[in-house]
Amino acid sequence: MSYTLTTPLYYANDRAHLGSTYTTLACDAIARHRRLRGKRVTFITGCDEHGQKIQRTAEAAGLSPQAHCDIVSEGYRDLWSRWRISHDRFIRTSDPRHRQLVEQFFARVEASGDVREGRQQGWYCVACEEFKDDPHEAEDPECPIHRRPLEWRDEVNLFFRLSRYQPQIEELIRRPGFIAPASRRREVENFVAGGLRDFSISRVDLPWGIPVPGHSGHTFYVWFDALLGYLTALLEPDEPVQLDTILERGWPAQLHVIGKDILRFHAVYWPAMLLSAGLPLPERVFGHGFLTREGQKMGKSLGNVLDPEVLLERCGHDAVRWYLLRDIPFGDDGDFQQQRFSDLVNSDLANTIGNLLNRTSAMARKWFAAAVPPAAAGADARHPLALAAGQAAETVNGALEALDFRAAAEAVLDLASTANGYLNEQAPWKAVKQPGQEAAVAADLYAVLEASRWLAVLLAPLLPDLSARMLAQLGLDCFDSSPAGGDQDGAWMAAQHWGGLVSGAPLPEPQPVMQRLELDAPL
RNA sequence: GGCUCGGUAGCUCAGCUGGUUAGAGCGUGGGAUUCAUAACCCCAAGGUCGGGAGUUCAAGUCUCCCCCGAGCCA
Repeated sequence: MSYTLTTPLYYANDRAHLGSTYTTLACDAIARHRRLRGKRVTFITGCDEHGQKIQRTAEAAGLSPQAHCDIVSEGYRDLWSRWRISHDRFIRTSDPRHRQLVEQFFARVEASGDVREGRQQGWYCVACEEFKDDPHEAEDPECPIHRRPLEWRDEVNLFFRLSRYQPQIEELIRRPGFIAPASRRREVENFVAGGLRDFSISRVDLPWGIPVPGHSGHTFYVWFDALLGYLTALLEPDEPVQLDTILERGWPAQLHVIGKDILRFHAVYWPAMLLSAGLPLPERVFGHGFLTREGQKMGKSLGNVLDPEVLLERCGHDAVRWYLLRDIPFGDDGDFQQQRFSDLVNSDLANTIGNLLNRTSAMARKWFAAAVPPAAAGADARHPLALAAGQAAETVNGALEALDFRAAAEAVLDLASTANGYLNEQAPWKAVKQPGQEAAVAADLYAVLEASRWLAVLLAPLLPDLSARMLAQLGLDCFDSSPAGGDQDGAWMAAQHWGGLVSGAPLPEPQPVMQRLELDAPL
């Protein structure tokens, strides 16, 4: 069973920001979860590198577009590697192999009769790479998004006959689950209901782009070639570029995760292009929301941009992943609040989860020769904590299948609270002082340690680092959800079995698995 | 201007087809405890459910109007 998912191919105009990091982290959690469940995953990310905007940015920096893109895409690569993103592929649309694929794809679209010439006149925003609807006679119109002057264009372009695909697209977006979250569907429906218009797929006099075969002077419109990056990415790096090969390499994708702003490209234009080329359609397009900071839009002009590098350095993988995945309903807009960030990380991760493991392991070591205590009734599958753990696992798995990170995180937290409560009720630190209670104390500690093991197991897709540290604290190996390792042997699923801890196994000296966050200055 | 989605405790949000004193977590205050990362556990305070009108025996939950925020389209 194979599972292909993609982040957007990030536009190589500028360095990565927190928004792309958020998207990528979310995809990483999904990819890891699917791998842990035994699926063969192809997790694709990369950079979209063509277009006039990049050409101009490069010029302004005194660089060739290629050199500029080399730097920016290397920045992304580096950032993802430091965030330990587990992508299988990193595609760059300036890769010569990509050009070959685009040419093949275009040939099919042209053979389908879906390419025509047309004159395109209007006001153009270079930042959006889009024609705007401002009237011809408008004077000095501005792009409402970028607040930059629009440029008048009058050119003969190639058009893709999107209008021919009206019925198919209507049917597609009606399909439950194709557009997610469901709340975004209506927006696309309205757009489609307004009637699909052919859209331009080439530009003239734009050297930084892929030349359109047979139409000299034309290069492909960035969006046309960018979307095709998902396909190029699937090919093995050393195999010949053959469009049909993708069908054996994981196409169609199960999931495109994108920002809500580019939903239309992915839910309307992209499927139509694929139909035209005779290729199957992706299963789902998920448009997530945007992040603000303390209620304000992040932007250079406001000077309130949260730099993912800084965040990583000062707070670490687990804290940031936890906050973003646990506190922001995936799909909705979210607000990054520093106070809440550290409150949640400290309360959930350090106090509730980390301290549970720490206190339990300290007791076990102290009273049971630095080892996992004799299990006895603690290993019984009907133990209250066993039931709670089973419940939590079911919720986590279901929630992650549904891309509901928040519900998954809450289920983990619930289990930790239950275990903490259990410990306080049983109060082994009192019982241990009474004669004849040793077996009961051992069973209780075993059960709580086992519950902690489950916490670590269930956290593996969400917070692989913390999961690994917890498992190490329990004297266990961590799970490999990386592209290389994968988890074909089902170790993760197998670990979801009550009684996995072996009595008598040595417990390492406890060290806090999660440091509290003390943020004295603003991030 | 048209349409869509939101506006529920300081913060993030639950509240299904209208029905007992509006819920959870975090934060705050108090208590208990000492195994533990000033952690865990228990308790409490805090809301005229954006505003107004209406329907109903009964509305956070339905209808209309208005205000605020986000977005799509024009």
